[in-house]
Amino acid sequence: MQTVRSIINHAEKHCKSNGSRLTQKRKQVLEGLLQSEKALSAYELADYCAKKFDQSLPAMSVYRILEFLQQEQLVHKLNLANKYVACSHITCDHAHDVPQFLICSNCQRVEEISINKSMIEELQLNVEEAGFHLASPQLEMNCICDQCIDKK
Amino acid sequence: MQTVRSIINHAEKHCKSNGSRLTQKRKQVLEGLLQSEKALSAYELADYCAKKFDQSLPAMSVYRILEFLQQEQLVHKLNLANKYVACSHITCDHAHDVPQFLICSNCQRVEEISINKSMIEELQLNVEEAGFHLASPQLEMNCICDQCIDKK
DNA sequence: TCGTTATTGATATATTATATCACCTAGTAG
DNA sequence: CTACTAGGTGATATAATATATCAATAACGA
Ligand SMILES: [Zn+2]
Ligand SMILES: [Zn+2]
Ligand SMILES: [Zn+2]
Ligand SMILES: [Zn+2]
Repeated sequence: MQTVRSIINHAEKHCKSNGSRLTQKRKQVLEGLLQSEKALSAYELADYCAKKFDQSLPAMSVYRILEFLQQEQLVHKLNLANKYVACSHITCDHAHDVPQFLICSNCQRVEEISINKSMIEELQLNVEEAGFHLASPQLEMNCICDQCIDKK
Repeated sequence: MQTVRSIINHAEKHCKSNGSRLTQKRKQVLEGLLQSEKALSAYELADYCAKKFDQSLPAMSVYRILEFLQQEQLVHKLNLANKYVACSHITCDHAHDVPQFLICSNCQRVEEISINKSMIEELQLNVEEAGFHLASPQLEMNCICDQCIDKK
C-alpha cells in the first residue's frame, strides 16, 4: 500500500524525465483522484480542490489539467461514465499496457485490469471482419462491484 | 434490404403483442434512427422530426420515447458516444442476444455485432476474478470504420 | 360517456464539455 | 538582474447531453 504522497513523487519524476512539469495545481488534481475511492468528474475534482486546498480551481483548469495528466498516462478518462481515474500503474516502471476498466455503475468504484492479450487479438479479428478497426482497445465494462452486491 | 416502413410495421406488431403502443411520435423517432447512417443524439432526433414532420418535438419527449424504445429492444443507447441507434434485429424473430457495438469515432457509423459467446464467458471470468460482475455484457468499442480510413 | 391511465408538452435545471481571450508566472537570454 | 517568451492559469461564455416536475391532452376500458 503506497501513500498518495509517494505516488505523486513518482509522477513528478516521470514528468521531469519527460520534459514536462507537474505543477502544484496538477498535483492537487492528481491527489484528488488518488485519494478517491471512485471515479470523479472534472467538476467534482474542482470541488475537491476548492475545499481541500482552500483556493478555488475553475472547472476549465481542471479539464486542461486532466488533459495534461492523460497525456502523461497518469490519469485515464472513462468514456462510459464521463469520469476520470488515476492510473493504477504510476509507480510501475514497465510500459503501460492498454488498460481495461471495470466500472461499478452503482458506486463508481473502478478497477483497472489487464485482459488476456490473446483475447484482445481475437476481439480485434472480429472487429476487422466487420469492416472496422479498433481505435483504442481500451474496453470499459459496465459492472456492479462485490460490495454493492452485498449491500442489497 | 428492407424498407424503413416495413421495419416500422414489424416494430408495431412487436409492441402490440407486448401490450404497448407504438404511437406516431414514437414511430417518427424510430424512423429517424432507421433512416440515419449513423448514431444520433436525442437533440438531433428532435431536429429531424421537426424538419421532416413539420411539428416540433420537444427534446424531453424524445428522451422519453427513446427510453420506451429501449425497453422494447427497438433501440440501443451507446453509452460511449451518448447517442442512439435503431436495433439491427427488429425484424428478426429470434430472441435478442446481448449486443456489441463498433462505433466509428470519426463518423459515428455503428455496427451491431455478436461476439463469440465463449469469448464473453472468458471475459466474464476475468471480471469475476477482479471482484466485479458484468452488469450488462454490452461492449462498446471505439473504432474507425473502413470508409473513414480510406478518406485519409 | 365518464373516469382512469398512458402519452406528450412545457419549463426549469443539472451535468459534462469546449472555445476564447486575458492574465500571470516560471524559466531563459541577454 | 531584467526583459522576454512560453507555458500555465483565470474568467467568461456557451454548447451538448440529461433529468425532474407539473400541466395538458389523448387513448382506453367499463
Ligand atoms: Zn493505467
Ligand atoms: Zn459498487
Ligand atoms: Zn439490437
Ligand atoms: Zn467512419
